[in-house]
Amino acid sequence: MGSERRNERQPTINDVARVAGVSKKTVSRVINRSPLLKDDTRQKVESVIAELGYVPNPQARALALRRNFLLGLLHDNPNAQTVLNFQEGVLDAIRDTNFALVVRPVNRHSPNMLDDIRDFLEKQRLYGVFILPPISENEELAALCRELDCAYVRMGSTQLDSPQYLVESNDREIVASAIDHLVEMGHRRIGLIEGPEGFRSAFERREGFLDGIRRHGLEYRAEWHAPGQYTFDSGIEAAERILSLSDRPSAIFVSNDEMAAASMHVARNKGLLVPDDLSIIGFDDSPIASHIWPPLTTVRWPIREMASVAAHKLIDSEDADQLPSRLPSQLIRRSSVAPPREK
Amino acid sequence: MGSERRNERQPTINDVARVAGVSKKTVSRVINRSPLLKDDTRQKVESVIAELGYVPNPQARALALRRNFLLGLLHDNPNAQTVLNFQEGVLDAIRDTNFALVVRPVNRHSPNMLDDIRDFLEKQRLYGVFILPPISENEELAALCRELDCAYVRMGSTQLDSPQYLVESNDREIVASAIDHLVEMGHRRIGLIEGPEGFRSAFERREGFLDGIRRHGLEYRAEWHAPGQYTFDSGIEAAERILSLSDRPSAIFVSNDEMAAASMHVARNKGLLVPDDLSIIGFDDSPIASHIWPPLTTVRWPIREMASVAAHKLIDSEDADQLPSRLPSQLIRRSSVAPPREK
DNA sequence: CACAACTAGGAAACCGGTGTCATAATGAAG
DNA sequence: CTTCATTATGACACCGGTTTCCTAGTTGTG
Repeated sequence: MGSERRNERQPTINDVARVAGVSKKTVSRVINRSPLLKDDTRQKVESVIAELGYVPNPQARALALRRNFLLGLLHDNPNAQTVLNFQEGVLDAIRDTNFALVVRPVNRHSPNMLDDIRDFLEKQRLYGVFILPPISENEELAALCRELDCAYVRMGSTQLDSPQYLVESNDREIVASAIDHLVEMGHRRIGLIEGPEGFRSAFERREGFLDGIRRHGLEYRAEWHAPGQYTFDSGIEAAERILSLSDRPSAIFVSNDEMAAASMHVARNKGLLVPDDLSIIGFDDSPIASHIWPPLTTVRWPIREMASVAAHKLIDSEDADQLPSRLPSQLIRRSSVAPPREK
Repeated sequence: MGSERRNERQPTINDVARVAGVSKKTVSRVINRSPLLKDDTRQKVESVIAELGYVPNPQARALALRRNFLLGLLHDNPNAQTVLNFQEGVLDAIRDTNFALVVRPVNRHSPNMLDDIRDFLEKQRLYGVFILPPISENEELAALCRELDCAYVRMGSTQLDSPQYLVESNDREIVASAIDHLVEMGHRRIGLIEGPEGFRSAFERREGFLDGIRRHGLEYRAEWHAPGQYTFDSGIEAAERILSLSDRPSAIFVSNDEMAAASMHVARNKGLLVPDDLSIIGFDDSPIASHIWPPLTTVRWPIREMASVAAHKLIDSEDADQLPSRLPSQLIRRSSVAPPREK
């Protein structure tokens, strides 16, 4: 044990072939599980492989096969926990394969984001890439991937592309059912803090909210509907606007957890008790949701599972269309929702 | 524009050589900026490269050079934001190089973590790896890297290895100066919530605390010192213990922000006002620190800069010893510290 | 027993770069 | 105008795998 192999050359396929007394093509057949090999040949080669500790050189394979085994992750950090969970989901899927995951944070506000990505894809010649929201909504980026013959999967909250290239969540439906939950608890006066314009997820969540209140015949009130930017600060502002009204809602759906946490602060500062005076539902199940008081009822995106499915779509692309494209989110019930107080 | 290059073969060095009317070795010299080339030859080749949109194949280069351009990140997710900031710091350093960053989350509680990592390193033949705390403290892991001839840099809070292989922060000193800050505000009764046993960072932060109270001649009280696990829940428990005392401290240093946020909840539940009745200082400057109320005074690890330095240590290893190994953290003063109330 | 049909394994070219070494072109010196 | 030193370029092998194609060996059939 220890550093026995230090400074020794890694054994190559030629070494294995020589020791086993076969040609290197035969060794290659063993590695690639070719069926037309006699069992004793296979076993002999396998034992030599084990003895020498031979591991195929991935770069040589990549060269010969004209494709490598690198998957890329393009993202613009909407939420650190989400990105990291995504990475772990991909790793779940590629563990025990030869694939590896290369990360590439980008800046969607930079004018040369596309050039940066082009440069990255050309230099690395990736097998395929995952594109996380919000940049998954960028059509020019998808076009770039197609141009460079780089497989891709877009993660999103709604149909952006054909199912083969997409893994999405059901934001609209789950938000509508979050509204159902509020109505079941007795709420009929429900407000909305929305995500930033231009974000598909913000749009879907708003539509889900509207679906929800429509199907229960609730009143839509423009003054209970405030825009936000998915940031804590924008949440403060939006909540201030809604909760300062004398005629305020008894519950609000907030389009992400950061803004929901901000809303709780505003409520507390105004002397409102959550959930007694105000029920709040967030979205994302980010760590903050369980670290604030009261713990936030929120929607959990099955990000890790989505990542695994996305990885399979890239790797086993022949049966990509048989994999699901839409994974269900889940309402996590904690303590920020209660029946409204009697008036 | 558009998908012009779709389905066309990527041009190779041979194509460039043929079109430019030179040998492929000459093209190779142009790419590698060899000094012994006539200017007009270089320009001619460069114009052909631009015209054809030639980009060298990284796998072929890797094979010929017997080394690739992949850096790996081994981590066990102590904090999503930290990991992501680290990734961005590395990207800052490798932008405009041919390097890419491969991520590998691992599980330090798994009995086969080392085997997993061995498998990963052998399969990918990385140029080098970054090891994040807490697994950067694992000596077997460092030994494994040496055995496999894989360069590495360990990130940490104290001397784990020779400077060439290390980038560290000054946890001990900065915590001591955080105590200075409390003392300047008038506190003399200061408690400690500690990190988990076995974590080097927890040890360093505790020592910094002790240094701090010693140099101001403050009383050390075992009952004001509670163990934690760096988790929110363990922070609740630890804070309960300290804040239930009738003779409790007027300030506490908490070894990370999650536990500091938990301490705030406990304080609030006990009717203690932060910072008036209790001052709190955290550590990490994680997002939660600015999203709780009052915003938390905490210590910011220069993680992004540390990542960049670490990347340079791996890539430009010849002058690795000239790069700094220790980067200073910074006390971020927000609103969770105030002078103690008069008694 | 001769001849196909099929099977297992090998030889050589190839993937797209880089290293080594030889050689052609250039310039300086005699 | 040779001759030698110096510089710029090319030919060819090589990195470590895979693919193509071919041969030798085995089995089945008339």
